[in-house]
Amino acid sequence: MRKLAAGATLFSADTPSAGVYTVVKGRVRLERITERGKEAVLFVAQPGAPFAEASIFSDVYHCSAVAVTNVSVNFYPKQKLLAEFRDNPVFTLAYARMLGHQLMLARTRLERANMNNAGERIRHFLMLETGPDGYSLERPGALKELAAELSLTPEALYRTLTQMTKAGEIERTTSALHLIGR
Amino acid sequence: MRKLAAGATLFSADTPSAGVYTVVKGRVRLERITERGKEAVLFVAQPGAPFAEASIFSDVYHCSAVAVTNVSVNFYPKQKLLAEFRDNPVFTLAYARMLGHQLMLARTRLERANMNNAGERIRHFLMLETGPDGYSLERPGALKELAAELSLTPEALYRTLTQMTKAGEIERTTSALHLIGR
DNA sequence: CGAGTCGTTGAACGGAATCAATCGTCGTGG
DNA sequence: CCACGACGATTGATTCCGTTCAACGACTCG
Repeated sequence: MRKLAAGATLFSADTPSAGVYTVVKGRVRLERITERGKEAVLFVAQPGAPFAEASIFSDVYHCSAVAVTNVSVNFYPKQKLLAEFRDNPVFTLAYARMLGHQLMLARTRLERANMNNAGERIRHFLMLETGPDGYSLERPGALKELAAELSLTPEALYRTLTQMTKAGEIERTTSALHLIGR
Repeated sequence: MRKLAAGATLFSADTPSAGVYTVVKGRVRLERITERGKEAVLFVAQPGAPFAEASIFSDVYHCSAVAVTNVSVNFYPKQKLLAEFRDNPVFTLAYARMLGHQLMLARTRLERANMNNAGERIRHFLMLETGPDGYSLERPGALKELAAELSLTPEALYRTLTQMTKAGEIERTTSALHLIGR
């Protein structure tokens, strides 16, 4: 477990890769600097997400990681992981399964991001990110967080939610969202 | 090795997964159909790219695959892959490496999709999806394809490209796009 | 109690989608 | 060979919707 202040660099592109991380708290920005000196954001890791997972297979990091906020991360040293890969095929398969799962998650998010309509995105989110019991979502964080996840402004989210509530598509309590029917 | 005509469906979402594919020739579009009957492109597999990689760990496909052009694909039956995983740890590791690479690609696309501005998306695409030689892009398909990849309407893409050309940000030839400086 | 922040609503703005028309090219069939 | 149709590329006009700026009430926390 490591803690870093906002703005700190975890690792830089083209430096030897030391291991793999997961975010515990805060956000980490993965970026690449082009030869022309311009930075391109590859990905912003949210809590729970692993990052630099693929660096385990590379000698150097292919991008840089910068703490956006104060962050806590778990660090898994490369040597230990590689040793585990050598000795434990089951672990290797589990790692591959994890990568496959992350890939599916990323593609689901990608699908949602490609919707250019707030209501559709919210519905998509509720249908997929909620328990199979009902289409309900206990939201631990603020609605603002949800808005960021959906890549909407809070205002757009609020408006669309009230609109959907009026239309009877969802129900709202103080702590949860519930998708109705279908 | 299998060959399919343009428009043919390789597999549909929620049908039992039979195996994994790679594109040899042509392009395959991975998509999901939303409730409204609208299709969302998850990504377009170019020659050399694998797809349905994660379905190996799943009972059913989570998206549909449609041939954009006439295509040739390699098919790897699920049973054989799973047997190989059991017997050959090196192969398992190589598979994990491939998944990690695909994950990186997906996250890059996700980052791009979250940009709500056509010019930014195009620039991001050109900065990352082009060879390191120059920021140029040979485009095998039509601009329409690029528009779909960027989740823009063809019109928006055309307009923004001419706008960027006028501003001197890019150069266009009949077969390529070239990002200029910085 | 005051400061800060979330949630909410209003108004104006901007940019992409949509609808529509034209031009050019390519392939197909008469 | 040429007419025709199909489709990509392009441009124009309009609409729609999310963003932005702004204001206010509710709540928590020091």
